[in-house]
Amino acid sequence: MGRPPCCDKEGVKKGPWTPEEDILLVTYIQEHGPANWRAVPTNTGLLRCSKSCRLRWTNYLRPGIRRGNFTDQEEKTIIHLQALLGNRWAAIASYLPQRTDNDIKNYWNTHLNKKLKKLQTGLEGHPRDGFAASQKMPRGQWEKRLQTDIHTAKQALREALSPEKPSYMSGSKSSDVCYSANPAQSSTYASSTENISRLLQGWKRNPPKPSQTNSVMTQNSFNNMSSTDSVSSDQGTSSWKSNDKDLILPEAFDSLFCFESFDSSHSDTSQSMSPEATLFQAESKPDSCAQLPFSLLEKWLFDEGASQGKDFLNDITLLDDSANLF
DNA sequence: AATAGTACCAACCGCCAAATG
DNA sequence: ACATTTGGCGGTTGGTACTAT
Repeated sequence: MGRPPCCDKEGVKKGPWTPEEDILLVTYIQEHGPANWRAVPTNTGLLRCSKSCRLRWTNYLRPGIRRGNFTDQEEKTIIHLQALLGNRWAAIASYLPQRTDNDIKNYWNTHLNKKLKKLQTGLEGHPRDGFAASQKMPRGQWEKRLQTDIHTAKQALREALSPEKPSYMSGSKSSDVCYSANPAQSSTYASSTENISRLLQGWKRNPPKPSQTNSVMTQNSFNNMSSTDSVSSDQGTSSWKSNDKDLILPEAFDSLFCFESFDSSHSDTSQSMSPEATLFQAESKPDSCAQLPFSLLEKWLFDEGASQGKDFLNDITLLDDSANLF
């Protein structure tokens, strides 16, 4: 037989969490760390299933979560990554450690999707180029176009990965940088959980050693580490101050993902957020964030390329060459 | 002020791969 | 090797807040 069931299906509470439940959950995780969700309902007395506990923690209670309005930078990052990765919200969220996949997904569904549709219909009369227009191309033509764009992107990628030009590290204004050193400073943290966040202060000051039985770093563990580790280090923000002079020009991706309309009023930030810049922020982040393996990125790109056709494989493998520049 | 329509988002659902007994 | 559960993910929904009439 397999494992015992995590919780009885009967008597499991559903619906919104109460502050009392939140405190119970946070107190437990404060002591034991965010692991072994199966044991959480039993040990806390919560009438919730383990899944619900995990979800509540990862999407709402976990320290370092930033709530409230998305910045232009974040918006652009999401748009670019969505175009690159598709609806892989967890993957996208791994590049915005302060945002949850659920948050990003919601934001996409409620804001960005509509925005893009609007843009798409606006462009229908002028199918010059761009992602929206390319979707209307015949498949073969579209793939050809995409191949060309990937080739152009490769060059930008090489530049970005060049040691002489650590420009991919720049791009975020310190004010809206996603990797704020102290999440508690965020004024947008849900007011309804202020009591919880006070509890979390103690947890952050003295975080438990999570029992990392899994050698693979999951998104959540990555997020947890980045959020907690960064607390003790003020490199978090300072390392990510923008230096617009050294930016990689995103022309390659402007042609691949044509979002000029979003950038019109923020020309400086539009330049500062090429997909590489976004993607490699995580790579070049010090400490915990640098732990995001490059192979993961390769895999995503590889998968994306494979789904478009094997012709892209050659292009994608060139990413390996780029990686070797490290 | 009351009502209807819309937007937002927390939480649930179902599926899948990995883990485990 | 197999059966079963866990953990993780993306899609969807229901309740609530907000806005327009």
